[in-house]
Amino acid sequence: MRKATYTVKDIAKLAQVSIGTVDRVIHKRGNVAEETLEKVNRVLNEIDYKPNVLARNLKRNKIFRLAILIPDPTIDPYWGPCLAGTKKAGQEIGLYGVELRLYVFNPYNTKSFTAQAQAVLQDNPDGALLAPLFYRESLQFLNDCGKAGVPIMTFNTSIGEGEVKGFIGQDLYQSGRVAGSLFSEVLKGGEIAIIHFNESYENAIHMQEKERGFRAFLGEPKKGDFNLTSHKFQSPVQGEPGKELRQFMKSAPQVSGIFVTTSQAYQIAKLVAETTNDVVLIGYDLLAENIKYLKQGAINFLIHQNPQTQTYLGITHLAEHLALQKPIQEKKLLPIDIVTSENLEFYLE
Amino acid sequence: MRKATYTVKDIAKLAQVSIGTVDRVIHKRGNVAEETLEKVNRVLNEIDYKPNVLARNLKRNKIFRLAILIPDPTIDPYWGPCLAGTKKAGQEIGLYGVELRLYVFNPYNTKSFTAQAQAVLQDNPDGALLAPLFYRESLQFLNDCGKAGVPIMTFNTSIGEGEVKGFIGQDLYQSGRVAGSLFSEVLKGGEIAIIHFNESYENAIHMQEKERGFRAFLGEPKKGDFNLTSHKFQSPVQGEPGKELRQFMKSAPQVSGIFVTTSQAYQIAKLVAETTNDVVLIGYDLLAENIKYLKQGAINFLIHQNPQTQTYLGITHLAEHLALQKPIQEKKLLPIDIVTSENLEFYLE
DNA sequence: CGTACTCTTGTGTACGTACACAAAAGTATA
DNA sequence: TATACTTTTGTGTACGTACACAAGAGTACG
Repeated sequence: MRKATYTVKDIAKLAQVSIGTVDRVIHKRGNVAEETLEKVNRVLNEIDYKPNVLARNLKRNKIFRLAILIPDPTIDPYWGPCLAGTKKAGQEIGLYGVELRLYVFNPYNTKSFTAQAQAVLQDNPDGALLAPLFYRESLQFLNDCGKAGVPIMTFNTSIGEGEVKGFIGQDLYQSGRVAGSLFSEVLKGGEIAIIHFNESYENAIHMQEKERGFRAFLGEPKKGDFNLTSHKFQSPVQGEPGKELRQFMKSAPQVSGIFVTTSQAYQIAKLVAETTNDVVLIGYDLLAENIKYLKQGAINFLIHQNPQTQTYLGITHLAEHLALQKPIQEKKLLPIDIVTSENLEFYLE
Repeated sequence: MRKATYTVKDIAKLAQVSIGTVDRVIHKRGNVAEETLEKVNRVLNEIDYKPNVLARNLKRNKIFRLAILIPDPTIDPYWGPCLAGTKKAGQEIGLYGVELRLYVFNPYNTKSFTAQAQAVLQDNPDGALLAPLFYRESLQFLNDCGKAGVPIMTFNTSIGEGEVKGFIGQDLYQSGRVAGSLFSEVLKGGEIAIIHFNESYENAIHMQEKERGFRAFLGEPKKGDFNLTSHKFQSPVQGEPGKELRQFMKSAPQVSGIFVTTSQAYQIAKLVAETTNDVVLIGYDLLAENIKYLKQGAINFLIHQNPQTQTYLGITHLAEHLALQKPIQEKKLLPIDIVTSENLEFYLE
């Protein structure tokens, strides 16, 4: 007669020992006679013992602190949704005694990152979630955390090495392919310009991977007769599109599609809207500016990288790892959501 | 000096009463002198008392049983992912002492539904999740549950009335608009056939709502010059597309787009693939058959209704309502995911 | 045979909540 | 003032786990 859930008490009774002994066996704390050990293990093998997480955590009664290290959303609005994700996760895991602390750094300033990373280590948290923008510095931080025994997860940007416990983000190569597939649906052929903004900025790998996927897809047979060109621009920190960009848009009337590999598609859209050009424009991320042009029709599709969910999942994963000692999933790839003006609202939330 | 979390013990000390009295106040169990009541309430208003859910549930130590009432996936494969969603949710909430029991009914047979609904009531669960295919019968069941005090949520199909506590699904009208927006991106104009399969089947409302959204979107100015026609077919239970359908596809070479409002787009795709027609085809749901044609290119886009997540969320919502007495969200609309061959893999799992 | 020691096992208590029950305080009646 | 009764308050215990500590069993040696 099997029960649904067994307790240490049940096991003790079955093995005819005390619950203290059972506990020692379960936690491998030694000091158990060979014979007794076997007796208990036999019972443990028979039944499927699952410790009651509620009781376990109640007993432990520890408050875990998680550090969230991300770029300042007031400097790069791409990171704005991370705050919402953090907040949502915070409410949820607060019940289980996990607290969050946010550390923001300037995404254009390496020093700012290292300073905040130092601050994190100083505060000695029980876990950390990191957006590893700067490769070298992030690697250093990961190793420091590893030494300090702080489990750490990364999101948004994958960093292949270091003491990372898990990654949450998107397959960038594949996301380039998705963009390609959209162009091949909408256009039969023609010139498509691939535009990178601020490639000197840390996330060059992002753009390269996307371009690689994009070109790979459209290079396949039967996807259309496309001519692909790549271009790099600096986005002005504020306001109007730069001169070079304006120049380019004027001098390239034959372009029938534009693929922007960053969240700055609105820069292009602004110019497109001015000239009533009917170029097909695909970009990334649900920034307010992008959304505006998506609704106007100047942007045809946006690909949603979902930083909010990335943050949310990263935090809850870490929290459950600490509180319920769930294993950390090594790699979690989020869907590459295709957004039009009509399904937009559901991704905003 | 404020603490992060207060316990009843803390409150008792602050109010200079025993924890038993605090408990009575918190749970409004009466038998507390006016004066004492005020003393405790004053403390409660000062601090933000959040009962420890772990301890609360540990004490309660009740196993909640949830009933899941869905159509038989072996009869309509659309419901297959619900099993995966159920399983995933089951693992998660099992830790909190919530058990699931599945009840499947024949989606083509009202009697089968009422029989299973009866079975659910017989088993007297602590909560229920329902796919309310049959309107009248579902309403009856909802009311029965209401009388029996069983909290119930619905998913997939919205049922505006009855004793429902919450709904999880998609905005069908809007999903029709999404399909419309995709056609307007890919085609400039021409004839688009809207095809309903098995409209006699219970989910006629689904199809009508989708068509309404679809027509509304494409009827707007500047969306293109489209000519929309509606058609109804029966899908054969097994195997080859029906004669009428074959007839239709032959006799309508001028059709440049087809919108299938159900999960049977593969029926059309099969015929399209035979004739190497280059009609634009958009349908619903990631059935194995649909996926096959999506990859081949015979289907251009699929709209993902995500029954797996619908089930998963419904169950976890109910479980958290029971175990952690979280309020049930009245209406949760999932994103209307646009799926191509390139982002497909991330929606599968 | 007693002492000192190790090895092994069992008991008690805490975590925070919820509730049963006992105890105390207050009120009414003889 | 004693008695019976109601109202109010406090204490004890359970949920299941984890760990400190006490107790018991066994061995070695003077």
